[in-house]
Amino acid sequence: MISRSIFWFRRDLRLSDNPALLNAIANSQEILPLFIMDNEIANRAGSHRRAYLAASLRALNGSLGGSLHVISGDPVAILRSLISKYDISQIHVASEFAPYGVARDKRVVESGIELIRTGSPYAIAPGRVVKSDGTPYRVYTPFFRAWTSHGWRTPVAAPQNIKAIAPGKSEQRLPDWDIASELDLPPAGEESAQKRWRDFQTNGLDNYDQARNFPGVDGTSRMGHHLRWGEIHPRTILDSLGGSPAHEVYRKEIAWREFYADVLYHNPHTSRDYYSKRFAGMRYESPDGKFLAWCEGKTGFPFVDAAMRQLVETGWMHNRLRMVVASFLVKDLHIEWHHGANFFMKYLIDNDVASNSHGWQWTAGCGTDASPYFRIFNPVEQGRKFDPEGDYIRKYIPELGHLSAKYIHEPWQDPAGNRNSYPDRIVDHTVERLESLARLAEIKVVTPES
DNA sequence: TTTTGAGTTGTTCGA
DNA sequence: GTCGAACAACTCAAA
Repeated sequence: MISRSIFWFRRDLRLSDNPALLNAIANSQEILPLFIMDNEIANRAGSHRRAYLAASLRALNGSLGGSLHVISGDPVAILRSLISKYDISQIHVASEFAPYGVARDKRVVESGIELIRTGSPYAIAPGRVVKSDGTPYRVYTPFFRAWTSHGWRTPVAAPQNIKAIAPGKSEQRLPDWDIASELDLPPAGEESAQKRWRDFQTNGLDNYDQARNFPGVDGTSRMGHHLRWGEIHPRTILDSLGGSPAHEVYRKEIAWREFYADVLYHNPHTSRDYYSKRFAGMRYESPDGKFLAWCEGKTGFPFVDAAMRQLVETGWMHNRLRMVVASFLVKDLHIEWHHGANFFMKYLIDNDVASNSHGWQWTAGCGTDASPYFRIFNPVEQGRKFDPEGDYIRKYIPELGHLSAKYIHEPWQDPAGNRNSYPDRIVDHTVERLESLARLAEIKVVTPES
């Protein structure tokens, strides 16, 4: 009798450096490659996210010779049905650590379906890097040191031959969501991920520490969406890094992803709630018209608006601008971080709940290892410093294209006064900065006099 | 055991 | 123009 295993793809849409897949192949004669489109993914994702996932699944299906089963619905019901239909003996997966995946897998296991877990989407699985007393780190730099000295497996090759079960007619409904080409998304899939990484190694990595700060320059790796869906494993990336300062800065970015996954694993409620609870008691504004202006890129601050338009148009935003627009929402508009985080999650093709929630909480000042309370980004100065000529602004705000570098960061200062349809500032940064500091002072921890 | 210094991404103010 | 100080509270690890 033939032994058959399901390999359930979740955040690991690749064949190479996939130990869980190798384990499945080693333990069975035939593999049923499966992706389950559950409601959580289908309902919460915006068009860019859905299109990117669809493209990635198509690529994976291609490298599996057309054998990827893509089925929409409840994971428990789908797995049960496949187990009985194909006489499946094992189900192999890579472990998941974010709240949704943990809860889903728990439900599957509690329904009586055994999951054989091998590996994770991280170089070191969340929960493994701990302090000498066994408790998790709350500060990045000590975590980074411990994480580095912990070490990780070297990458493994893709399987040579996969004997896969072909899907039945109803078992391959590749999502007919908006196609990626219409949205001008970056190419998806394992091959594209590896190509992008090679290109970045050749053209960007050695200058990464400098160039990554300038949104008008293609200085970042653009690996986030590939890592999000596991089209490449972080081990593969780490394995090709050297010891130069630029490489070290990049390694630290990978470590931030692992740190926040670890923090969220230990504190699952912080995907939505304040890590530092006293911030829940701060005075905030409700997300009204000013929130809408922020979403639409109509705050009147060109650097902020360019970034928000980049997000909505392309499904991606440059890292520096993520901090600038987050600081603006939280500290200039006094709106709670989770409104911004939800908006990011809808649009970002590299949406990662751990990095997103904790990135936002870092800026808001309420997270682990948070940004100091006084670190309030000035949207004009940030623009002058990191987009000195205004190239980035002009790219996404064409109605300001005629302004010179002198006025493009502060169009309201332009004596000619020609702003086309571009809006007035919705707030005065100097005023709102002080307001923010005042509100923070209200939740200051009172230390008893000694 | 206690103390000390450092800690991703900044800004303002006054000299 | 440049430059240093100041702007909490807390965690962690080295001294």
